[in-house]
Amino acid sequence: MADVARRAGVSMATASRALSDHPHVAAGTRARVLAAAEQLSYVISPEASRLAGGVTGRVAVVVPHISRWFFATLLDGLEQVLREGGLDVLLYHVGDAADRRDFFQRLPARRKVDAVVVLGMPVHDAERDRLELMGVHIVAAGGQVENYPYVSIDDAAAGRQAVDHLIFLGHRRIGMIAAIDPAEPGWPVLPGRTLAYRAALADAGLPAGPELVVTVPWGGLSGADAMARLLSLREPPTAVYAHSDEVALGAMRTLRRAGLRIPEDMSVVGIDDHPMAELADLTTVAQPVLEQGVLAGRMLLELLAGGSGTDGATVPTRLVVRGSTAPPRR
Amino acid sequence: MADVARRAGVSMATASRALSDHPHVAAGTRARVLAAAEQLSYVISPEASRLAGGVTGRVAVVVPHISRWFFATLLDGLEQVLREGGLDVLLYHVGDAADRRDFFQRLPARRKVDAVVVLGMPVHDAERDRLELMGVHIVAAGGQVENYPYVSIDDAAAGRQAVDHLIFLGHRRIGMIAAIDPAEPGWPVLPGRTLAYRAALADAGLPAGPELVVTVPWGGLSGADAMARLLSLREPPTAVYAHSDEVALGAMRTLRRAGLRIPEDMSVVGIDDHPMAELADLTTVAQPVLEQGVLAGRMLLELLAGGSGTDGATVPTRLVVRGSTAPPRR
DNA sequence: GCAACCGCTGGAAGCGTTTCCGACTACGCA
DNA sequence: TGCGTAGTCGGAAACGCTTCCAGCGGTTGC
Repeated sequence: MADVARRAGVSMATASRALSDHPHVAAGTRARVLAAAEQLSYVISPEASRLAGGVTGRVAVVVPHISRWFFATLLDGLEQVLREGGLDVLLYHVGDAADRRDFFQRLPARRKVDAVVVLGMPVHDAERDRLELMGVHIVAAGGQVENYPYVSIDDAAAGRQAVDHLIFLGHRRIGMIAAIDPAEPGWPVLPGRTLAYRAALADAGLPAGPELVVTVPWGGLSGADAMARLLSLREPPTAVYAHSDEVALGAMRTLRRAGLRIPEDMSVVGIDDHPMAELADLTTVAQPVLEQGVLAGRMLLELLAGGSGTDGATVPTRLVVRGSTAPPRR
Repeated sequence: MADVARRAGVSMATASRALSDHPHVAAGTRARVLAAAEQLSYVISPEASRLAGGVTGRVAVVVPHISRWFFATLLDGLEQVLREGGLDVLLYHVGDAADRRDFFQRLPARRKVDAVVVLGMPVHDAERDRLELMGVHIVAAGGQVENYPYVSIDDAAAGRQAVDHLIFLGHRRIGMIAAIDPAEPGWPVLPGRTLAYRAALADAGLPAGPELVVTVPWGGLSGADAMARLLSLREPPTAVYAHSDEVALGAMRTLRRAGLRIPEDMSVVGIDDHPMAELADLTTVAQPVLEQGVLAGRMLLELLAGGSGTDGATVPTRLVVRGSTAPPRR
């Protein structure tokens, strides 16, 4: 910066002010400084800048299972907005519970970021307290979290759309493949999607035998296994509601291999509207994933700008009817 | 840190050395310093540390199309290794040509990182010159880039495995669906995969009519369109080689909708071994994606540790035969 | 027995900014 | 004409750490 100041014929103090857009700098002076910086292709040192009391300009994004479409797409939207807002994205992939503990243990103390965005997972109270204690903002996207700014879908409503669709088609015996996160054993994942199932059946006066619900770790192959289990029932369902499209796609493989036709012999509905759902003609409940990332980014920007921010936003889902659902044969 | 030093009864110099694991510190002294730090729950300020030390402890990762499985998985592997190596990942998503130009023009990562990893895309010469301006290490993964340490597959070999498989099964009329990056119009994407096709056909003395090759922007729906075009030929192929699994899956949808059976009426083979390939019973050429990210990470770590690093690594691919390929009917 | 040496430690000079505080200029007003 | 004031600008002190260099006592080599 000394070079820039010298070249512009001003002191370092003035150069600093000009570069960081402070008031009390004459327009002409500012222009000269910026020109000099440009010519020298000067870039400020974030370390020094932060050390001297500024902010880091960095945001930590915590994401589990980054290679999955849902999380990667969320990240896509978020990164876009934050980049436009002049913030850098520091990526933290917490694959399992240990990673997670590790992250919340050290990151806040390290003072590396101004804010944390948690993607697609709930945040425990203790973790939230820890973050707030360190004075960093926190925003969540893609997973229902309370007590602080978040953006997500209404899982119960989404599940309801899926199951109600099956009921409307005339199905009376509907199975559910519930997915749980293998990295968070015992953690109630997407309880809304499960509750929706029970509520919809109850409202329609349909039986909900426990044998109709299969719970498996998240994933396509798990979905395949789960479907096999449902097929092994004495009286299999005529339709299946899967917690996610990946799981549903797995279920479809089992059906295909068993020689059953979709939707004639079995209807299948998922949630998410994964790109593959379109290719597989899977009926699903679409949620705007990219948009959730974008919204979370905007929320954070507002928060960092001093705004109070909204409490949270729930984005709407919608049923997308494709070829995997139809009335039951009988 | 001054507090810690005082409490431990040493100077700041010694405290610094003890905390950063330097040699030339007596074991007892180190223990005392660490204990003091522990009691005061002291954490080092990364900014100050870096300002004084000269390194940032951060790595920029440049990735296009992050929501696609391939890139996200590459990132997954890379992040894992870098995090273990104590480095933070600064994510730069260059979605389209504009982003890309912007990135290389402004070099937003300048002064912020010790190294740059470019994932899954070739770097033009001009861009490379810009990168070198940053004066940091550069590593590429998942896309062949020369002049740099890189890790990728041999696209020509992979393509060869796919096409040779079809030829071996007895197919004489083989179509190709070539994918190009919509964000990089006119850029020769994956030329190896195209060359492999021509070479394999030539070696087997098979015709390679230009009508058998359809080039579309990357994506499942594009694959579906491409397949439709192949089916509209007076004499359609009996097998199709797609540049990627997503494209192949799209092609399969068209076949399914047309009432054609796979593999009886048409064999389909892809490249990548996308998780969905397994669910769709798609024969493909698998490439170790996560591993490429991991390897690139290790390479970088070695480079940063002062090692000379290897020039590059090519990881092997292997044919995975599933249910989408079989000998032609006639 | 003396010098060279070694392992450990402390003092202090940066690292590149931001920002407080004081100074200087040019003006408006009495 | 003299003085207060607003608008600018420069000097210099942090910010919290790393590391060079020198000093210290004690050990080794000849």
